[in-house]
Amino acid sequence: MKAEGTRGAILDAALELGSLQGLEELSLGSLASAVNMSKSGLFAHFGSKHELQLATIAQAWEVFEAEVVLDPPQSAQHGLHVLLERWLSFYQRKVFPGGCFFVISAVEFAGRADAVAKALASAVDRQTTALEAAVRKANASGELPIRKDPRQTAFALFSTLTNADALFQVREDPVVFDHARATIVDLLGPPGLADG
Amino acid sequence: MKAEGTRGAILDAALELGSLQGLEELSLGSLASAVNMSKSGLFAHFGSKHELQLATIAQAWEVFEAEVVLDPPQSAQHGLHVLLERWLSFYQRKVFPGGCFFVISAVEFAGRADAVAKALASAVDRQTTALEAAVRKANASGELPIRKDPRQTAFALFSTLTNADALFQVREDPVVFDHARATIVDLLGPPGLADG
DNA sequence: AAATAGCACGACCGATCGTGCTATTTCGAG
DNA sequence: CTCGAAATAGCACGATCGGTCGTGCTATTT
Repeated sequence: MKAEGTRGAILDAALELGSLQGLEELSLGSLASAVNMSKSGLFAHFGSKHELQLATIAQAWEVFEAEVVLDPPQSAQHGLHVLLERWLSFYQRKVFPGGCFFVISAVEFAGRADAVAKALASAVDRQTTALEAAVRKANASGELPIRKDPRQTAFALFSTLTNADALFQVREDPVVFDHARATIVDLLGPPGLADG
Repeated sequence: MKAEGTRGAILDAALELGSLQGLEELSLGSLASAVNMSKSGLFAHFGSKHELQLATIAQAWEVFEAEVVLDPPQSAQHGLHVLLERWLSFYQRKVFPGGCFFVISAVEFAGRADAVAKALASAVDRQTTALEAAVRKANASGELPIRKDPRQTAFALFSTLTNADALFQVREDPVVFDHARATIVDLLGPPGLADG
């Protein structure tokens, strides 16, 4: 899912550095030296830091979507559990080395009115909406032993996922993913009762 | 829980600005003008930004501890639920206007080795430990309808609490606290079964 | 071969950062 | 009323910030 070309290389590096330090702390200078370019040469690709941030968010979403959300063709039967497992794996593999780009940055930019804040809030919304849709589908497909309220359950699942990521960043101990998986079972019941 | 004296006033402002923008982005200049002081006059109180950050973290913990953790003398019977409710209220009242100081900053500083990162990680540990202890006590007191694994449950509760805070920051919609309360019931069962 | 267009470059701008060093002010004890 | 210590302000520093400028290389087009 690496992007090609100079601009793509810049965005890949921006993704890495931005997730580690936050979108605002990511400076043009440090990014330029990370891709072995001059600051001005890099800058010309975007025109403003604002635009660079927006492009980075868009790239981050593409990576996340491809790795987590986009349909794995198999297993409509366990769609929700597959989604959650891919999500946890995404965090555990540190695809964004500094952790979940969206929630951290969205909180960092919360309260501002600019386009960057809006883009981040929208990314968070897309994440929770994806969870909500998966819960709905799981309700319909019989994947869940009992029906669950989609909004409410999406909130609980999103909490579990993002907190696993955050604590993994802080503690560097993958045991948080075991806790997350146990919490998911607590919240949803064991998978596959409907078609065992 | 306001701290007194000039230094206390500085720390109160540091708490507010730091929670809004993050500990690193909090600059001496903006902080100085927020308390109507010169940058150097403020600086003399701490000697380095490092020390200011550490003092701010300590102050933040004192505020949090007094508002949430320290024993409310009543209701040993519902200790865990009271703790969770105070915790949510702490977030909803925006005592730290930019949201939970500790998790956000701890993730921001994750990976570094300095004392600030260590202090933040320790604050997060104290939070999860407080939850764990409350779960243990609830197990013993019969507050919970069924016994719960303390570590595992502390993780799930901490997820719920911090995610409510984060989404509240992003969405400005207090409905997230309803979701959080429902999730708590999901995780723990209804309160007060043991002594109803 | 000449003209053009896309990239990337180094130099530089004003602003702000954290941090020293030195005055000045403030204030309580004698 | 004075004196000395503590608190605060003034000022300057080197570094870095986002951003602009003119310039040179290297293709492609004409």
